[in-house]
Amino acid sequence: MIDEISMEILKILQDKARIPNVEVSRQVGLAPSAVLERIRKMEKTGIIDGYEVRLNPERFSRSQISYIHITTRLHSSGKGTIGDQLAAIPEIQEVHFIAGEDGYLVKARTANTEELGDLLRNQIATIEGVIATRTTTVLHTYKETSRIPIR
Amino acid sequence: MIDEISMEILKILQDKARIPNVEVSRQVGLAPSAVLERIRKMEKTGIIDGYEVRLNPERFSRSQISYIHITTRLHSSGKGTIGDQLAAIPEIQEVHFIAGEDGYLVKARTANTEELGDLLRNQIATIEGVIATRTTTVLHTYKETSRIPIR
DNA sequence: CCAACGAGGAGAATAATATTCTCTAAAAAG
DNA sequence: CTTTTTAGAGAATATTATTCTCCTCGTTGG
Repeated sequence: MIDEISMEILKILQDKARIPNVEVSRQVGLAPSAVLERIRKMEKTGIIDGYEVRLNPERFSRSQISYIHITTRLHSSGKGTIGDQLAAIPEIQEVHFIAGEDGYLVKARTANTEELGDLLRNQIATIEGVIATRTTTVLHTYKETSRIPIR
Repeated sequence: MIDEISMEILKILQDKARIPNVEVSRQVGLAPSAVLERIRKMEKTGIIDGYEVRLNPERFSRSQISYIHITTRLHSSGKGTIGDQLAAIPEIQEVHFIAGEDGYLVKARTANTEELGDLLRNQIATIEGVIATRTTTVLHTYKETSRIPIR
């Protein structure tokens, strides 16, 4: 369903999403109109979900990455699921329901461990059904990408 | 250093990085040339790191997210650091050196648990200095974004 | 207090790109 | 075999990007 040329196009967009269409067409050897049509189609069918800017976290006081395991009561009451409540917190970038621990794994970005503490105390611990948390703080990041490997 | 207008611009780009410049300029109320200059400057100073396309993982057989804790020997020999070797594996999107466990936390994307097993056995366990791994598989994802919260 | 300087922005001119549309070829369907 | 559908080329047109000049305003140094 996605042929070699579309793969080429996507690879180019993974690197430089703001590249002009005409430049993409040059690189893949199709007419601009053809490339445009392919991209439109991939946007429409959901292969392409959107385009985003990649910002430098340090410039926005978001250098501290932490992973938080959250243990929950099995039958939580409260409004909405715990997952949704966690997802609503801006500092939290990822919320996963995980196997084997009755709980969630969450990725947070804060300025420092100070703010991390605030987050844990004021935003997470206060959610109905949360029993305990275990936090893993990141000391150094070797790689951090959302790029999906495509052949 | 980053004023309110630049924030506006960045917020717009976080949503739709391929939006035309002239449209941004309309939304923030500056001339296109002024917006262009601001964006160029932010690219140059590293505030903006790049632009990327967001693809649908399911369309590329990358639905299985897993987090892998990797315990390592303290003084590893081998070529390069373990972190760099992990980072070189395409299925691995994140490699973090973490506090308190002499090891790494790694995020992997595979088609299924089958492939996850392959990854663990053939690519991770074979790295010199790796003592043990503990894998957390994700059952459901509520939120997954790389967007940095900006005020 | 005033002049020189510099940063940023407006606006117009020009260059480049995006988009649309028509035509055609080739593949798929019947 | 036709018919239909799909995808691409290429040209015309619309829109956008980029450059450049001029201007304003805030800052600095005298």
